[in-house]
Amino acid sequence: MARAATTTDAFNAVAEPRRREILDALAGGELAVGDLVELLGLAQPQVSKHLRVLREVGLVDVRDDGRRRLYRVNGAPLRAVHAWVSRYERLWNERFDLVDDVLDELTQAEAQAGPDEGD
Amino acid sequence: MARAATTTDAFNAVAEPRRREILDALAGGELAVGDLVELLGLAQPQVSKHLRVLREVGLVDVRDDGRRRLYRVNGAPLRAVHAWVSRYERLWNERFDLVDDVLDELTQAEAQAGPDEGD
DNA sequence: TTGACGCATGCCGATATAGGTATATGTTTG
DNA sequence: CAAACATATACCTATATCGGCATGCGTCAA
Repeated sequence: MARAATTTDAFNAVAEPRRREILDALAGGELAVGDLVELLGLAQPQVSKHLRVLREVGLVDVRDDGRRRLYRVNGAPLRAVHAWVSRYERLWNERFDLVDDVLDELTQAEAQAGPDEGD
Repeated sequence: MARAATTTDAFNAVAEPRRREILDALAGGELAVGDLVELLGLAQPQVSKHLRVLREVGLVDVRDDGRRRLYRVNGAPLRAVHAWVSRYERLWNERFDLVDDVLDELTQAEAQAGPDEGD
C-alpha cells in the first residue's frame, strides 16, 4: 500500500508544515499565489501544488482576479481534526473539565435566553 | 525528497487512521498489544509497527508486564496540534468568541479564588 | 499581434510508507 | 530443558510524495 494520499482528508493535508504555513498566511485574508511565494520563500510551482492539495480537501477556496488567483481559507475541514484532538485535551490540561462545565452552562444559558439572545 | 517521516511529529503520526484508532482504544486505559489486535482487527505486526511510531513521537508510553507490554496514551504531543487547529476554530464556529470570553473570565475567577479552589 | 506576466501542470528521482509473511527475542509453564 | 505464548523486527513490493525544472495556458499591456 503506502501512505494515504495527502488529499484524503484534513489530517493528511495539514501534516505538511508548508501547507500549515500557507493556511497561516491566508488567515489574514485573501492572497494571490505570488504573495504566498514571497511570504513563504518557496518556488512558485511548489506553492501551486500545495494549494492544489489544500483545495482538494476543501481547506481553501479560489477566486479569479484578472490573471491572478486569490486564495482564501476555509476552516470547515479542520473541524474534524479539532473534534478528534479535543477529546485528548484533558490529558494535558488538568483544568479542562472545568472549562467543560462552563461550556455546558453556556449552552444552557443560551437555550434559556431563547432566540433573542442579542449580545 | 518525499513526505516527512510519520515519526516527525504528532501531525504526521496522527494522520494515519489506524493510529488514531489505537489512541482511541487506549483512551480507556492501558492495553496490551494483543488487546489492540483484537479490538482493531489488525495483524499483530502492524499493530506493533503503529505503536512504534506512536512511541517515537511520544504519544504512547510502554510498561512491561510479564511477557506482555502495556501501552498507555500520552496526550502531550497533541497539544501542539490542538493549539494550531484551535486558531481556526472561529472560522467554523461563530460562537467561538463567546467561549473565548468565558475562558477569560474563568481564568480571572480562578486567580481570585486563589490556590484553594477545591472542586 | 507580440510580449510580458501569473499561475498550473508535466516529468524526474529519491524516499518513506503500510501491509503481508516469516522469524527473532523474551517470558512463562510443565 | 522444551514448548507455548506475547511482542518486536526484518524483508518485500507498490505507491504517493516533495522538490526542482521546464513548459503550457490564460490575461493584460503596447
